Amino acid sequence: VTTSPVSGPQVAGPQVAARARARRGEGERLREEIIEAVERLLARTGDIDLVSIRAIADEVGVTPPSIYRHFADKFTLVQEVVARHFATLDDAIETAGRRSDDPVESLRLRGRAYVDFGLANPEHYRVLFMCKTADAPAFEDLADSAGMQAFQHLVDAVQRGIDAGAFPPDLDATLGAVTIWTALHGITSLLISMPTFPWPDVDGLLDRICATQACGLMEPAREVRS
Amino acid sequence: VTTSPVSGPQVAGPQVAARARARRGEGERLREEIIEAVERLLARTGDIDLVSIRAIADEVGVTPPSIYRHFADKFTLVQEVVARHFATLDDAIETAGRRSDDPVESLRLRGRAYVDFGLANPEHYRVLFMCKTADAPAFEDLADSAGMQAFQHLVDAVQRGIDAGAFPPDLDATLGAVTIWTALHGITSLLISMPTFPWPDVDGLLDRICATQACGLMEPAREVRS
DNA sequence: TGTACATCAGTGAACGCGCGTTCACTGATGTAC
DNA sequence: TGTACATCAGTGAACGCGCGTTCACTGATGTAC
Repeated sequence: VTTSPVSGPQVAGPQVAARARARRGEGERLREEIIEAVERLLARTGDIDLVSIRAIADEVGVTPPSIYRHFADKFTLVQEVVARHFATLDDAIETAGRRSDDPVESLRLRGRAYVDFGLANPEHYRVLFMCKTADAPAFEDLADSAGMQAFQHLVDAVQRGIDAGAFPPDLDATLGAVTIWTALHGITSLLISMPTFPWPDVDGLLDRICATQACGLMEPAREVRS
Repeated sequence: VTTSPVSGPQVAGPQVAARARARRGEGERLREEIIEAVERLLARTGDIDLVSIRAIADEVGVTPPSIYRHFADKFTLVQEVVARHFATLDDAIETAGRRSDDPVESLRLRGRAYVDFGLANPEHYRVLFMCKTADAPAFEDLADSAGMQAFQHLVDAVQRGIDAGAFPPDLDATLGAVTIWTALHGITSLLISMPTFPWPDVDGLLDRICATQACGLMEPAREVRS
């Protein structure tokens, strides 16, 4: 066993392998690493409150001030992470929806994908849909934000059902999409925030919810009761 | 204008009128005042994070350590507030539900009362249904907690519909109740956490959600698709 | 090929803040004699 | 009726902590001459 000729300090910091410093012109690399670190921290701790600037810096293997080189403040950083999550969720849903040509079945597949995303990434889901606007301003800024794009895809899917004759022609696609979204969000968010509730079998419950929604969409528009 | 003969310090603290100290044996009065202060703070600030021990003490007109005379820690205090909120919500729903003898209409009234409670007390609703278990352990402890009692009332209401022949006899009342609850929670919580989303008219949306749920409940049980 | 220098990635130390909680205390209130 | 004293409600000051953020800096990297 030979001893290393150059012996640096052997005391391990919070990150065992010190991060190699980026070379000139590659400073943007850290920006990417920071975002990835936030995602990892969220997934590992399952708690947005534990994702502090200091924790992020530790995870990357860097000191806190470095983060301000790439993001104006914590808010801006979270905002970017949120936008990426929306894109990921949208991708998952669209991919699932394309697995069937039948518009009703396609909607069901989308619903499953939505719920599955939430249950697989509960804290990500929390940040997207359950946080205060101050924490994560999902739909705040632009009408064509990542979140609105994902929602528009759902409206389109409902509209395809109407066009194909699966749903009544006088159904408002937006209203139908909102109804579906709220139903899916209801089960997803409650499963996340109330894990100790004696839930029935989740698959059976999801089937019932999908059936209920399909039933509601197919019904002709009713007189509104006063 | 006469000057007060006894001139105490005229510097106003955070609470203008200093709270009168409880007399011997009436120490429990502060306990009640603390809980009321938490409710007021929640309603006023709309943010559980601003409800700190210090803020509560200020609101009551007392110093922080006084609170520990009546509650072991902050967790215990929040727990008691949560239990009361559940009781209030349960009351509101039951009162509304009794306004009709028709089991379906009674369920609709219950649904409206649930949503109305959430929209009228968004931060209270947040604490009950949208917080992390660590923050507010709603169903944690007892099977017959305040939250479970309220849920059982919903199951009973669905069961009355089955008994009256309004819903299929093979409908599982618990499954039906969970489906309704998740649907109502979906719209309530999204309206709370995403206020900037371009929501359609809330009354119309609620009517559609209620109609969808009624439709789903009335459907005979289906074969479960694989 | 060698050297002075501007650039740029990242650091170390500190700021002020609000948090939950603890501790030894004060002083009014009621009671026993 | 008067006084010493135990009780009890509430206080003042402080603890250690983690937070977001700022500031002046260091030292490696590439470039110009």
